Amino acid sequence: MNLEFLRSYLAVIRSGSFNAAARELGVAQPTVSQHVKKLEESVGHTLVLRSSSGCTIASKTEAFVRHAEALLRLADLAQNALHNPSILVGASSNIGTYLLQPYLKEFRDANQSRLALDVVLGPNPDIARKLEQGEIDVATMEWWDSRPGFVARTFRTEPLVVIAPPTHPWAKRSHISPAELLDQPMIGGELGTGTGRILQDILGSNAKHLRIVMSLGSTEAVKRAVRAGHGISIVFESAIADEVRSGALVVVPVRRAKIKKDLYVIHRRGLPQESIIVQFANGL
Amino acid sequence: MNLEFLRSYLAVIRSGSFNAAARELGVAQPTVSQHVKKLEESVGHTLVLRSSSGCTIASKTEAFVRHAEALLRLADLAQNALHNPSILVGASSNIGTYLLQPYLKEFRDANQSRLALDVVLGPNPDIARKLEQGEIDVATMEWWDSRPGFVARTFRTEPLVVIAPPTHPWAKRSHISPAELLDQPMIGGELGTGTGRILQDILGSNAKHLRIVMSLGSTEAVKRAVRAGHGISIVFESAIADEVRSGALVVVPVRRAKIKKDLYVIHRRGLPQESIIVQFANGL
DNA sequence: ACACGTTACGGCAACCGTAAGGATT
DNA sequence: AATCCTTACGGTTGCCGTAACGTGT
Repeated sequence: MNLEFLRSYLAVIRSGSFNAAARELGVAQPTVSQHVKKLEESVGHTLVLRSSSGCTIASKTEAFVRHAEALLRLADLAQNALHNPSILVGASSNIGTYLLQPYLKEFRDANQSRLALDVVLGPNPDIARKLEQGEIDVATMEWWDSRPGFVARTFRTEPLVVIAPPTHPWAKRSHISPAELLDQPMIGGELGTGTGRILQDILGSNAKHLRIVMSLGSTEAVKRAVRAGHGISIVFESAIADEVRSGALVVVPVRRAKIKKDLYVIHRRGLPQESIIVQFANGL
Repeated sequence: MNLEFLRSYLAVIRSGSFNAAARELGVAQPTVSQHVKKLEESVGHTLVLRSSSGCTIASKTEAFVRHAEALLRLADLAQNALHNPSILVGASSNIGTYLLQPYLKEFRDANQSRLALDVVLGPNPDIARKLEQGEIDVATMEWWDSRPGFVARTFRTEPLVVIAPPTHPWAKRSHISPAELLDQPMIGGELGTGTGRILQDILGSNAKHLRIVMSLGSTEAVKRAVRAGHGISIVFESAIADEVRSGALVVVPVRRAKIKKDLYVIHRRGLPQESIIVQFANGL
């Protein structure tokens, strides 16, 4: 598939004429015919319905037009990407929302150059997929399964806390025992964040008796559910600083158990040390 | 820019070696050298840092790697698009959420063929941009500014209603006069939906005295804000059927004023009548 | 008859592979 | 010396433009 062919093809579709397309592109008209023909041969499908009074797209090839336009647009973007350097950071929603922001500001200030620094948030599995498919340059996540071709580093070990509404009986307790977690209805956070595994470390095989009464897509939603009295939950300590200060939520310490989660920063293997990506990852 | 060159380039980056890339692609090694060189010439930038012990990407070209991978992925998608026909429908959030769903089901049932029918929701201006740039095949929106190259049709005229919380003084009124709207704090919906223009039709130049106390991104958020007593609002009648039935919101009729909004379906000009897009648009 | 797209064909550039040439370890 | 990438070069292919050829209005 040749991008010039696509350009001719789209010009024909837009203008409705091989002739007009040729003028628009500044080539001879038979060249456009040839381009479209070659393109049709390469995809094995008729793309343009020829007619003396205006050419149209063939039925069921609507999606191809869309993709072709996206391809040319993306080719332009790729060119620009070299003149306006940018990196795309993927982050699990929790990390991106509560932990990454100060570092982003710091990193951007340190690289005072006009570096575009974009962040995409999403569920951990989505971020992992995006990294693997090259949609993002570097990822910060709550787990990593050491896939080949990538370098992962624990950049932080973040404490987790049990939260409850201030009206909860536990609010007056100085601490609880791990086993007591099994008695309470619990709100689960976003799936695939590895919190289940951490609870297994503390509770052993009893973990399967946890009563997860609902599972919500974001920590903000979890916090609201806990405040509404639906149950307790376990979240990043840094995610509930405001609510604890205002008294909307209380933290319940768990005896003899430091609940914490390792956070990973991951990028492709084989990047040079000077790479902005490596600098971003190492600076975390 | 040549897709084969990109393929060689990415193979070099992945494997860290021109030799390995050549083996992987089943071509001679100098060919890969040539590909990378040509690519670098075409973009005017060194892309690969050569070294006897593993090649790496050049600094500040991280974004180019990402784009290159996206390009090849998209080229594959374009191919598949011909074998698995699909159309992408863009819809303003309101329409997509409250009005489009029944028709989507109906249309999909009518075209029992395995047609992929995807919908992207978004603010009206975003949808318009996506349509213009060919990211979507057909759009349903709350306005249309008759841009050239597109066909628009009013597919529906949808009534709007004034909503208030059941505790509001208006809840007991049989109707209000248009001028009374100026006295009440009002919650604005998503920007760019054309509701402002409609209020101007009713209120004339007084519309500028409306007290829009907050503007929220979605009708769901607007409904919650009204229920919480932040003010009144104007929304699609069909968006609040549930809340009216349950008594969570009340509808306040406006005397001598039919508030309604024309809804448009838009697609590229020059599609054949048999096109699935045209069928979708005409069936609405 | 005219306008439009297709086919035919020749010149030229681009591409690929083989072989030889540096550079680094 | 071995490995790796680059350069050089010839054969082949592919691409573009001109010109001639169908076809539908």
